[in-house]
Amino acid sequence: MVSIKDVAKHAGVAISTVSKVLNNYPNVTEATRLKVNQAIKELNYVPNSIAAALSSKHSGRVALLMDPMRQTRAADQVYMQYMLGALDCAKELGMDTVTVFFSMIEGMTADDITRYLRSQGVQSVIIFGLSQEDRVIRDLLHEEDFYFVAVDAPFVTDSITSVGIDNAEAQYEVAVKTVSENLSRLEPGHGPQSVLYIAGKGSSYVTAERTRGMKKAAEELGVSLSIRYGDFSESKARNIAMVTGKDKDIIVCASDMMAIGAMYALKELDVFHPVCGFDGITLMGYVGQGMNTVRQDFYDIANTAVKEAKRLMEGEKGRQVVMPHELVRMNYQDVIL
Amino acid sequence: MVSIKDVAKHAGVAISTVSKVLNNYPNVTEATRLKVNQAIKELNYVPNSIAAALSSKHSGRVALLMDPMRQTRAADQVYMQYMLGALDCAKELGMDTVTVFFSMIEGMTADDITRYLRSQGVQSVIIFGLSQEDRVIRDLLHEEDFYFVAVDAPFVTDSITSVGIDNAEAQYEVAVKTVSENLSRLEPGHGPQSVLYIAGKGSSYVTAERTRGMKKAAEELGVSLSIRYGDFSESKARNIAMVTGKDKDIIVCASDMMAIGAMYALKELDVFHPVCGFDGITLMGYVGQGMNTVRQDFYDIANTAVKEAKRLMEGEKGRQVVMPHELVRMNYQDVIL
DNA sequence: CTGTTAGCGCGTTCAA
DNA sequence: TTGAACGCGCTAACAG
Repeated sequence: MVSIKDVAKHAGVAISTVSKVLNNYPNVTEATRLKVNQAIKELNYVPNSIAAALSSKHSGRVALLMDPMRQTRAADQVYMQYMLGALDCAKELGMDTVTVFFSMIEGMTADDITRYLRSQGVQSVIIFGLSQEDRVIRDLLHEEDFYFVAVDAPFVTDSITSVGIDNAEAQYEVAVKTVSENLSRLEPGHGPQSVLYIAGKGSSYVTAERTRGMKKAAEELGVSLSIRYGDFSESKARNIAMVTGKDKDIIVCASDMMAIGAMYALKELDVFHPVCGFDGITLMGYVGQGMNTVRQDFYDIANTAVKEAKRLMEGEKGRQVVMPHELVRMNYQDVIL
Repeated sequence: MVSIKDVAKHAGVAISTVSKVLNNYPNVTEATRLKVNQAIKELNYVPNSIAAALSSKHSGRVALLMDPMRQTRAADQVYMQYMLGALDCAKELGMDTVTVFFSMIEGMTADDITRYLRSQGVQSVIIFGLSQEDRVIRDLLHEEDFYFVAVDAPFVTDSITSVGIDNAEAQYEVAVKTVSENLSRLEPGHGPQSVLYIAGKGSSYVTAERTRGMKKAAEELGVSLSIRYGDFSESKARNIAMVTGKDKDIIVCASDMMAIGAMYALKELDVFHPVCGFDGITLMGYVGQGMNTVRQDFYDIANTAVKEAKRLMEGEKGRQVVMPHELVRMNYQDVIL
């Protein structure tokens, strides 16, 4: 294995000089920089990130913390996009990553997790989809030793950056759109429309935000609104729609999976009402024939999260980053193209 | 950060003694072992795996190499299961992992990849879903410096272990089952049944195996068989079924996604024929109303792959591991329960 | 059986 | 601007 020593020898300089070139230190002559880079190329040298991490203390290592089991299985797509986005970006930026699923840290205290991450040389942590319940993770956020990027969670401090879409605005938009589209379907004299909103998990930040958006939409549109909590569960949403969906004009759901559950319920009840979702997963296209949904670009969000982690490690302070979203109509054609 | 030095001091022994206890060396008195473990517990010491990896050369680091983009997006579920299985098991066994997606090594030569993995301290590599096309990966397999576990690929040498189900047998079974179930639906005098087999990618190992199983089934059942290659693509399978599926009695597909494509084609043609798939992804349950499929436990396969990697690193020779499969019928009820 | 010592490959002072 | 020397936390000979 070719090491920094070989490069130094080959270039006729000292090891430390090579290191300086590698890490873009300012105090290196252009001439020697060229010499070193030349040697690096000729020897096909790739720095050993293990050694670098051990030696420097700002390893640039970032942990990706996620719980792909929590929601229904169709969340796979979301987390896969998260991972792709994060790993691609990290590779690009020369950062090492450690993937950590919740199942791996089950039963650990925040301190345990801190020690574990530390043992892996982790310097910053990206948390995907934290919910209020995660006491342990919330404790972890107070850990002074790490930088954090919280995806879809509202925390911002000097060492915590928050990344996500504007959930309230997005929910507002998709609700308004779906209701508007439905107006023409109503006979005159039908009276005000009624909307069933199947919200997510009561305790989660995104649920609060989306519910806020939904309420605003209902108010502006002058429609009556009933709210139920489906906990992001397909089957719970299905049951809710089964019981209270029949006499509603429209069902708005805080996740695609719940929209799918609601849709199947309506099918079983043998009635048709528009249903809209939130997320933009392809599964929507398979089961619904043209459902509105909010599309989040999870790949891009993860990308940004990694960049924000880097930014923190470079000494910048935490901030809030709002990612764009879009409204789409999913159907089978779109999915297989 | 509490290091091995602190533990040694606290226990009143030498650093190397602690190391020996940590790595289960034989030559340690039970008394000192206890002392050391006591100190470890009291200090909440967690070994720094970075330092261990740098120092020891058999880091136990395993790279997970996968291409979650290759197939259609519904492959997310498969790869997510792979990852969960692999990471859980690795954590359990105290092995570090590096997740590598193909997108990250795009354009690299086998040597480039070798250097990259080396720079990450990787000692063994698990390759998920290698196809004949991947010249680069196939070259990589000849690399002497790594141990390999190939999932769903037939390679076995002293340093390569192969893990996967018996594809021929599984395809045989699901074909026989589906054809048998369909027998009763035929009017007498219909003549021999005809089966359309939508195979995978011509160049892949699993495709060859599954096709072999299908041929055997057709022969034994006395049905006529047409074979087309859908390249594991939903839309290609859809087109194939569109053109040649109408007058067939049954369509057997080498993947669930192709089965879904075929099913949508039949729907569009407004005919019904049984379709069966292969993989056991939940999406099958959403779109088909009771489709047969072969179920592979991807979580378990990845679990085994990691254990096999460890086994190789412990000096054992490569071997072939055949995992069990099962036949299931997927429908919506099963999915949401 | 235990302790001393020399690296692993690199980042980082501090002199020169 | 460059280079020698030390140390990161740990493993692995070797010596005692």
